[in-house]
Amino acid sequence: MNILFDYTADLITKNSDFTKEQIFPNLETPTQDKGDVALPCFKFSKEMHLAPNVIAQNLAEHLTDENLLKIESVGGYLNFTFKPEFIAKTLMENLLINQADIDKKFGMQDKKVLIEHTSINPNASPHIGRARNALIGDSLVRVFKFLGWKTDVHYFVNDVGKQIAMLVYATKDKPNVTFEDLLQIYIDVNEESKTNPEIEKSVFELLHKFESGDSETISQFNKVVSICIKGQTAIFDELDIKWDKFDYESRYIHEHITDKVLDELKKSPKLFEDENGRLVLDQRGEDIGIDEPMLVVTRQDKTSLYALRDICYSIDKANSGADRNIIILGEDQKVYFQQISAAMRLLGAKPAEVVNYSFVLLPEGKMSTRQGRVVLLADFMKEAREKANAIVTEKRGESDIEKAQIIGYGALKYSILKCSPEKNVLFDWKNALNFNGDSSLYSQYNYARIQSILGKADCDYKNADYSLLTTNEEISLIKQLYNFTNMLCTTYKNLNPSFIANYVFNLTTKFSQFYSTQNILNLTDIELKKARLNLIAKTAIAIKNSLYLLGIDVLNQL
RNA sequence: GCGCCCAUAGCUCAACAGGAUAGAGCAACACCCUUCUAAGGUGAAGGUUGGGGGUUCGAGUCUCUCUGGGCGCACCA
Repeated sequence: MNILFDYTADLITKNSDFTKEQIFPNLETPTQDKGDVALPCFKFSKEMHLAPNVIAQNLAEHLTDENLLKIESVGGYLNFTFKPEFIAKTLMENLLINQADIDKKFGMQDKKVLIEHTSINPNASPHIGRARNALIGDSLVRVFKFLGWKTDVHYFVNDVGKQIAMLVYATKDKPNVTFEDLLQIYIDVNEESKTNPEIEKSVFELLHKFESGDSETISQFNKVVSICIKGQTAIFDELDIKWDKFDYESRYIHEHITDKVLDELKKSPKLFEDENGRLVLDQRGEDIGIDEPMLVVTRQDKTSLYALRDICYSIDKANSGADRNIIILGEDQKVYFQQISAAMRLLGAKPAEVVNYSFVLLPEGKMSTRQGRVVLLADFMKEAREKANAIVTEKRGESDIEKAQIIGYGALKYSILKCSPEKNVLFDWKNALNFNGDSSLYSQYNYARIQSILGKADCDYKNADYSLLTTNEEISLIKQLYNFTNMLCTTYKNLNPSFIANYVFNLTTKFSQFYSTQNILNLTDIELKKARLNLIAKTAIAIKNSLYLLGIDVLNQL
């Protein structure tokens, strides 16, 4: 994968008794400026009965290569420094930064991935914690697409349940209710139901009628759910987050799929009826992080609970024919997901791969929709647009809504995606919309700088002599450019988009340092000018593609 | 109480599979625009990687334990 490692391993193998299998996995990139490739010799020490520094020293003395500038044995490490012209030429000629090239290289065009993400309760406007789910999911969709996979993005609509029934109850006398009204209505009816037990009773009546197929109730539910889904998807649509399919939970009841799966479960001795008449799956002995795992799948009257519907849905996804089946879930669902997975295995189905993410916390504590202590995604987006537009106005002298939107939403996505999913994110307005330094705007800005230079270029730089790129800044930039493929693979392997954000910031920093120390357009050396133009053109592609993977757009001009 | 995850500079985050002197950004300080976009760049400053033990030639990374935070622990979705 790493061409320099490959070259170094060959070099060592040719000049010593080591095999490539011994050398290659041990090679690493040295810290700071100790060289281009390093070989720690500690692991060979025991077997060879020699001190690591002796091994390194011996190797150093016997290695020669025309492309080698310097080889040093330092404290048990063997450090290789190659001639910069060799590094530049080798890496630039082997860059993989275009989707088309990557498609060809990895050959994953026949593969298909199913990704389920977001699947919020359709009861109100999403808050920024739920947005984390959508942003991670959408970024992973883009990563798979970029690698040539066919993607199938699903949203599980939980249209059966007490929250929806409560909204149906609370809006029955309000014919013109809008999506924006629903959050307050939901909070109010929750509050009211604490003191008025009649509400709870009516809500369960509604739910019962819905489940048993009463057509008027079904249409009432559909109306509320439809308002929610439309409202939610409109918000996500603005962030360019889309789904291929919305799967409705109620389908599993109304089409009696739950009954069929229940019949399958009944064949297992693990399913039993408890003293209250509910059907329960005994999951003791499964690797589930609680003492006595039991999964209750039906109510007393044998109608399905959510867990059973979820099992049905999960089986559908597992049987969809996708090569990989991925779901993004909040950390609160960890144990529950293990239970669903165990139930699936019992039925001979393969559980999804899960990406868990931790919650977004507010300075005053955790978010709670019911208590109204939330930062809504819609509000975050509005603030992002306005703050970005204020900056655009300040810099350019006039406001530009479209630009502000791209910049603002970029900052929003970047601030959430740059954190590793397993970590809690502390949200505060000051840090969340950062437009300086480690931010999306930093990369967008430098992208625009490059476009500006390329627009002024007066020569064809398609064919360039890369061996002319020998300054420290050029080599650093080239190395980071070459890392694009590695970053993509790491993200894919770990299902963690934060690697992309790290990468693009690093890449942009290298470019910025190059830009501020070296000239391009006013060079008299035409060949060097062409080489540098070619370098920055490729840098722009890598920045654009990295930002694309995060769901962030670029601008040719800021 | 039990289980899983997290703890790194004042704040927000990095550190590929255990490798060398733990890196950035923000904030604060000092510089750099008659040069391709200063929405930038440079410098200095900032750390006993939450505490303690263990494994290893080598630990922020693995392990044990304690502390603090997040999440969960059948009849919600």
